Amino acid sequence: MAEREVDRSVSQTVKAQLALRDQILSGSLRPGERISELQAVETTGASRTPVRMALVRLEEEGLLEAIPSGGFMVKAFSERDISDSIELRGTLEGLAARFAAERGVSARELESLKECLSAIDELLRQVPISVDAFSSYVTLNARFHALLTELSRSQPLIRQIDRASAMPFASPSGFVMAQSALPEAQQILIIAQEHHRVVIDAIENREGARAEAIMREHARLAVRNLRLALRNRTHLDLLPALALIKTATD
Amino acid sequence: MAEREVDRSVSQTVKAQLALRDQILSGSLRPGERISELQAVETTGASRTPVRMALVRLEEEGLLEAIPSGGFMVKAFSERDISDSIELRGTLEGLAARFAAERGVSARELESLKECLSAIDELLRQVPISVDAFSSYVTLNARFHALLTELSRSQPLIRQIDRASAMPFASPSGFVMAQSALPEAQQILIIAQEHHRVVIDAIENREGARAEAIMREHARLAVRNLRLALRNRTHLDLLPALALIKTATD
DNA sequence: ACCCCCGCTATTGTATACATAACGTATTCA
DNA sequence: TGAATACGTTATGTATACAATAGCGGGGGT
Repeated sequence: MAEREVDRSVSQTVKAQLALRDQILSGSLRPGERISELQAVETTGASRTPVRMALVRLEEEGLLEAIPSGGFMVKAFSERDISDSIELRGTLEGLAARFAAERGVSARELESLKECLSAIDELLRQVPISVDAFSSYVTLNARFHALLTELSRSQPLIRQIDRASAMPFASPSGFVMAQSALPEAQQILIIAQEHHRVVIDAIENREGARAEAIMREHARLAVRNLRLALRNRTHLDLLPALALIKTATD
Repeated sequence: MAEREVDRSVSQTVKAQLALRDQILSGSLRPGERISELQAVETTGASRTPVRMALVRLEEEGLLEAIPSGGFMVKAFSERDISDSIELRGTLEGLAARFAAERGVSARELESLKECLSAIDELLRQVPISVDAFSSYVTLNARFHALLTELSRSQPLIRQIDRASAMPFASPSGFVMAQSALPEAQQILIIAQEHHRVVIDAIENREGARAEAIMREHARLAVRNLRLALRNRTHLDLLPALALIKTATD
């Protein structure tokens, strides 16, 4: 069986992890469904050992759940799970912003943040915002949040924020997509950008409490938008990850 | 080789994970040290596959770090890493307390909390507190925090708090040990108990912001005590996990 | 006809064999 | 004498073989 081409540049474990995560988030694997290792071996091209390592990682990541009798299943999330995850991330990012403000940031770092801000400003000048401008927005927004997180200079906090962002829709970029279909999209983006502006100001002036408060508010906005977006489900069929939200319960 | 006794009641993976975590926390494995899989196989009695799964889990847990060239090493923590982790947990528990207050708790649940409170009150009545009373305190305190976390009724939040508690010294019980040697131990315990009392009151009266604030203060107290305890390092030789704190850097 | 029990199959948990890459050492050349 | 290269050893990453269990289906008994 020489057909199995092995790409040595990236480990089989990582490859399997990416492939499986993609399958979960894209809805190929439905929530509650048991994941067959053998099937995963076929779809990912890796052998059982790396597949199992990937499964363990995805479980720790929160996308899978261990079945008592053995194996893993795709986790299902309630709407509240998602909104809690967003608020959770907001709380953590709030702490990050406070740390950044209290511990101070270099002029260089502040500049990166402001560049990011300006770039988004540039995008928002277009009314209405175009589709690929929106895709740029998603990238820039993610970059802004990542930068802010880094500025906390707290390794444990950065780790936790990364973990919180692994939750579907709880990542800075993951969910913004869903908002694009909303009629209020333009206003939402403008308000979010104002939050970004204020948090920079707060950090610059070393106002820790203010920086924290505004990041929390930022997350509350996202939670509100999630609710809005879920009411407009018709617009959202383009988002397969929505299938992860169990509609029957909660 | 029939000498290898296999206990089927608990998986080899879990056994290896527990054994390795114990080795790390007890200082048998020093920070920065590369973990040899073969050595781990010998000390844990499991074979390489479950050992590797355990290593992956411990990495996700934050106790290990992947080495780019392969394998894992024991992670070293700065004093700031630890204090950040405590504050991080405090922030998360603050959110949990707020959720509990906002979402409401049943009379039965409130009663459990109060029972826990009373039991600790009972212990604190002794002056000075005895050694095994202190050990009971550690248990009860952990129970209190676990209960409070549960009351948030937020699965994602509970998960994150668990993860944050995996950090050495950041667990409710893990670090209290270190405080016992401090001369101020008695006062600290009394103040901490007052925090517990207030958070219950806040939850009962559905004062979310107050419940959150007091849990954060609770963590700040712990951070202050960590500093105190680390200055009194002589008292702390009984705590091997201290070896995880890198003294050279930061 | 329905229920229970036994056996089979499929899937997971575990062990180990194999390949590859990294690190250390020794030898040689400048 | 020092440095660089080549070789060997050892470790990890991967694949697969083996074992045991859980779930399922069929057959038999009541």
